[in-house]
Amino acid sequence: MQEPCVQSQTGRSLLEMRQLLLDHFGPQEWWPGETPLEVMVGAVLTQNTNWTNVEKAIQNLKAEDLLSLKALNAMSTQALAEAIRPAGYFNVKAKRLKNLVRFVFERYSGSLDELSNEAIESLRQGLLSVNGVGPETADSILLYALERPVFVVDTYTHRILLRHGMADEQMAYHELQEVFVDHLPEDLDLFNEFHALIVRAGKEYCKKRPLCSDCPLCKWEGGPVLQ
DNA sequence: CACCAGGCAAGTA
DNA sequence: TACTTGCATGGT
Repeated sequence: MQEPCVQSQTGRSLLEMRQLLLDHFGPQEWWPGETPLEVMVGAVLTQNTNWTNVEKAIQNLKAEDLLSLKALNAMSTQALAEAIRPAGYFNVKAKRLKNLVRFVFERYSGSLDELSNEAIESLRQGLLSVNGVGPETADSILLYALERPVFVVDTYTHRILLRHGMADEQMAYHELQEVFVDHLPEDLDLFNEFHALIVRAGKEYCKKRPLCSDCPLCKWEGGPVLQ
């Protein structure tokens, strides 16, 4: 059995790490041509769920013309659950989506444009107050739907930092986030692309079971270290 | 067959 | 506070 992709730690930066991933995978162009609402819905549906399953659920919503704030707000939770069934946890996620849509109506008159005018910190607090929206979902919405420079942390992020000696097992979400925020320029496109590259690398190489034969980070002599 | 996937909230001690 | 469990489909 192969060792986990832990490498030595000599003098590389997060920016170099991102460049390496970019050279290897190319631009990821995550969530490019979709509407903000579609991104928000996707952010909830993808909680602990493979993206291909999420796409099926979103296609169902589109096919029935249900992918609008108005339609989502009007329909029953049960009907919504049925439509998003392929995404898994459909009863829970139907409630979460209804909570999120209700939040947009109650605070912003059902207008994402109005919501977009909100300052980033109060917006994040508001999103987190919605039952079913945790830190990753909130930050995914801020970054990918609302184009705010917020770094998104997920299980892959934690795992990759762990394997490269840049984090420990019990670090909380905001601590992992600080690792990036404290060592990178605050840049929307950088945060967008870097997170997408981390997920790509995680999916292909940095799984729960060690499997690192071709991992670009693990072939990276020295491994990353914060500077 | 087992295991995993771009989390989160609620329950338990 | 610090674990544990439920939620569920679909792909490998």
